[in-house]
Amino acid sequence: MKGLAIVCCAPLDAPLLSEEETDATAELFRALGDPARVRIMNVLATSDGPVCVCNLVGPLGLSQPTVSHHMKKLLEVGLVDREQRGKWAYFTLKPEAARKLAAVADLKGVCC
Amino acid sequence: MKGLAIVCCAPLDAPLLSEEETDATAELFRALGDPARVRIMNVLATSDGPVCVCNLVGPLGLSQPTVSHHMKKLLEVGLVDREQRGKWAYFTLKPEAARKLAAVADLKGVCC
DNA sequence: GACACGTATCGACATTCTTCGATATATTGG
DNA sequence: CCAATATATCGAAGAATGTCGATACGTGTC
Repeated sequence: MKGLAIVCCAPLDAPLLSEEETDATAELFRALGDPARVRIMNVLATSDGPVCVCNLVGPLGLSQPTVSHHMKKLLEVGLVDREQRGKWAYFTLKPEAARKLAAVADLKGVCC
Repeated sequence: MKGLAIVCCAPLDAPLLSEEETDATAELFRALGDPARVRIMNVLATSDGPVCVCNLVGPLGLSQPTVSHHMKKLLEVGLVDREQRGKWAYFTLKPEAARKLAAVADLKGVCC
């Protein structure tokens, strides 16, 4: 992978996807293809400010290493940002990523 | 799973996702989380009419059983429709699914 | 420096997924 | 009815994934 999935991905209805765009787009969707990560994205999207790992372990019902693992996946594709505050790691949705994701998944131009 | 993922899924920025909505949303994204299926969706989105399996095997570079397997996944989540025409199976994007997918992935209200 | 605490990484295990060849099913044509 | 063709299903092999406990790393505190 040459760069972040969120950077290299392309809309599903784009004229002709390159192999790199295809792989990046699949990687982006795969990052969202797990219930734990869907819930994490939901928490981030509905929270006013940043959210730290310690605020996710309880609600998700998963161990701390597992939550860290999921956060790393979301980081790797570029959907979230990480900020260290003392011993806590705070995560936020990346606005550009939100825009790109919406564009990639938008097939409405094809049918409606 | 109570129903089709595309029916049960919910926007990532919805106030509070139920477990069923979370699972359905993850299943929907996971269906798009494979390069072969991304390319299939891209072909369907950029084709005027329905596309049959025989039109996909060559371009995808995959065996016929593997293409059938991917089409079944896309069918199961409700992203595509299947129509039998003689011995050929034709697939099309479902317009409602395209609308729902765009809504589920739309996080722009959160940030922009 | 020693300790406590939050987070990340590692190693292992079970599960799921992707892929294929072989085969079954269904439809058309002779 | 039989052969040919398109698609689906089955079974298996290999890879990838999710999860955890144990442990390492960083940061703040005493």
